[in-house]
Amino acid sequence: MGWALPNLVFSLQTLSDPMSILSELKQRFAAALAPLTDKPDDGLDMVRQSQDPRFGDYQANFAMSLGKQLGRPPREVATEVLGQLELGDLCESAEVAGPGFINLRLHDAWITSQLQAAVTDERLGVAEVERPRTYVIDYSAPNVAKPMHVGHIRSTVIGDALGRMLRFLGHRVISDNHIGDWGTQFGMILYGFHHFRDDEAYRGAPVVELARLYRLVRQLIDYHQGKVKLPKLQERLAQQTANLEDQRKAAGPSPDKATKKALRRAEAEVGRLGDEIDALAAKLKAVDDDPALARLAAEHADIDRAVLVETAKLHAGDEGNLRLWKEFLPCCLDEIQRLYDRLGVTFDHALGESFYNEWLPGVVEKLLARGIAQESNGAIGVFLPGQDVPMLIRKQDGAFLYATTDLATVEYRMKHWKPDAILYVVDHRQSMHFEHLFATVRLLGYRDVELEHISFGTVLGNDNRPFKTRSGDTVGLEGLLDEAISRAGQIVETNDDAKPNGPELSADQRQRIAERVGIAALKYADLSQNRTSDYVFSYDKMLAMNGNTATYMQYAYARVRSIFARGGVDVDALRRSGAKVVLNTPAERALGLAIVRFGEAIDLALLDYRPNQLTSYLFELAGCYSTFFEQCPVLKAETGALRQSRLLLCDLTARVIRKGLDLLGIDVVEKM
RNA sequence: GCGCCCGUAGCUCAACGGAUAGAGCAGCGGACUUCUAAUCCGCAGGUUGCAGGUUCGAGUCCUGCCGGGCGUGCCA
Repeated sequence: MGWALPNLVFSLQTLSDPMSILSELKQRFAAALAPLTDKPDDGLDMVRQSQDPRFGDYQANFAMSLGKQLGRPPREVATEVLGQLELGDLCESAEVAGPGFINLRLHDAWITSQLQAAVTDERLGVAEVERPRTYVIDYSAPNVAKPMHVGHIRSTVIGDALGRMLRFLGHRVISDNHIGDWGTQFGMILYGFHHFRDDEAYRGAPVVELARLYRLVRQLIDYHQGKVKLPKLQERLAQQTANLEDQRKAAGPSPDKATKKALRRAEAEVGRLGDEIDALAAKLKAVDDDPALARLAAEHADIDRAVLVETAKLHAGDEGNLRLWKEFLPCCLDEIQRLYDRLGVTFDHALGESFYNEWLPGVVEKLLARGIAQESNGAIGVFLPGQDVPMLIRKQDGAFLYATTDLATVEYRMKHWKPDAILYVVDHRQSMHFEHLFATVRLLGYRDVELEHISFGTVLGNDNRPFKTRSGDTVGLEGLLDEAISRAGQIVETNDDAKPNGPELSADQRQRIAERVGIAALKYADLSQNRTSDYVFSYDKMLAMNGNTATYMQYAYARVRSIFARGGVDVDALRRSGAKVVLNTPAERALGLAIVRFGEAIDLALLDYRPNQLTSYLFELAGCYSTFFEQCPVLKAETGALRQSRLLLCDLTARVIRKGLDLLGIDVVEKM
């Protein structure tokens, strides 16, 4: 991959919080490391939270590699560095252990001072970055022609969370919804509208009718393409089956390893072809068996080409199609907006594909003039070294492609927003596209912008296949939200009914809570997963009361808040009271330390743009709180001072959970 | 064929090249006259797909293999 220009790498320093324990420690280690090495940053990266409490709260692991470099025993290096450090105010112990690890245990007094500062700090002790950057985040990007489905959740939710976190740290964030409002799918709707529309249905519910038209046209296109494809597949199956027989005969009774492998491959191929043929045949049969559909299919034999013509007419400025497009678009956008409202997701801009239409010819000309793109078989593409396929930017018929739009979009963003980074939250199947796109952007001369494909995996059903309904359709987002909320409602009801002193919530309250719990479950399930892996969609799991779920987090929050309600505590007065935090027990200390690490969790989540780092932190915090809650009476604490201290810990816990969930785009509830 | 990603406990998943690989579910055993038991505490569960290599140190990096997913010239 010698051709690809490397993305710029930004160190944690740019994101880190000057008030955090970690950066405080790093600062001090930096001074001690400077005389020993010309690359102290490498060593500072090795200062981190301890994974095991037996090794203290933080540890520094640089002595082994540094010792190697210097040709000295690592333990000796570690001891020397420690000798030059002033840590007395921060740590109660600093020990060299094992091959040369430095284990640090913080002073309780240091933790309490941080907690004390957080009590009256809006930002809970998390400082803004010293050098804010400008981020453009491109996420969600639904296609207006088709209903949003489960696949859009991940992009929407992850992009929104990243934006919230970056903003909280003081960065300038421009969120932009690159809506698909200009592509071939619109040609399908136009074609459907011309030929199949039901005027009454359209007047009553335009979006529903347009969605029906899209599905119908799609079905007819698939039918005709399938008719052509099926015999080819069958032919290939026959050929492969024959090949397999030959291979079996040739292999004899005891084939060697390579032959066995080839046989397995061939068997798998035959199996796959068979499945594909069955699926396709079923699809064709569905049309053939339906007289109305079959008639439509027969009458519109040329539909796939005709759809492209409609699209081309639209792009060429055809008055009728353009008028319809302008008529359709607002209802489609309203429909999408309804979902964003329910999800609580917003954008600064929604500059769709159509917005860039006027600049597309210019992009192609520029790339041609600079010798970056070339003509080939009547199309125009960027041929990158080491890449098998070009990135096409203009088709034989003169139409532009999404690569063209994406290039125009980069130019627009660079010109108007001058970002330091552009993040594309798009599923992993488009990784090659982004490789091509980014390489081309570099060739265009944009060198200083960080370009990231924040890719994510597929949402799967219980069968480990992409999440579909039983009939094989994609699952609509709307129905997904409804189902999650309805299930959340049942859980809220059961729980409320089971309360020791009887139910506390009105039907209205239950409904509102169910909405928050349901949406939260859906979002959190996605965010708590490492974004790069596929994930299995399950209502039961996302709404589970135990484990790393939004439900558990919201419950933890509600439980904290209920203490204040039950105790009749005035939280504002408590915060202003100047009451002291004391960490008497291990449970209190662990909770206090967890609270103080909030900022570090955000840094970690942004380092690789992985929100699951923040959910993990919150889950850990909630765990610390639960332990504290079991072991440490708050309202009935032995002394007034202890009660105040514990109430402060409760308040801080609640605030961190609320803020942390807020950074993920998730709401809390005061009661559950 | 080529390219990208993945393979960790029975299941779903964590783990910023660092110490004895962690959670949750499921299983087993405990804890509600006590601030929400939607909870907590404990037990058990692993040759991190296989084989090499680099490194003081590898689930993590490199090579090969096995298994899976996705992509692969005019959809987005």
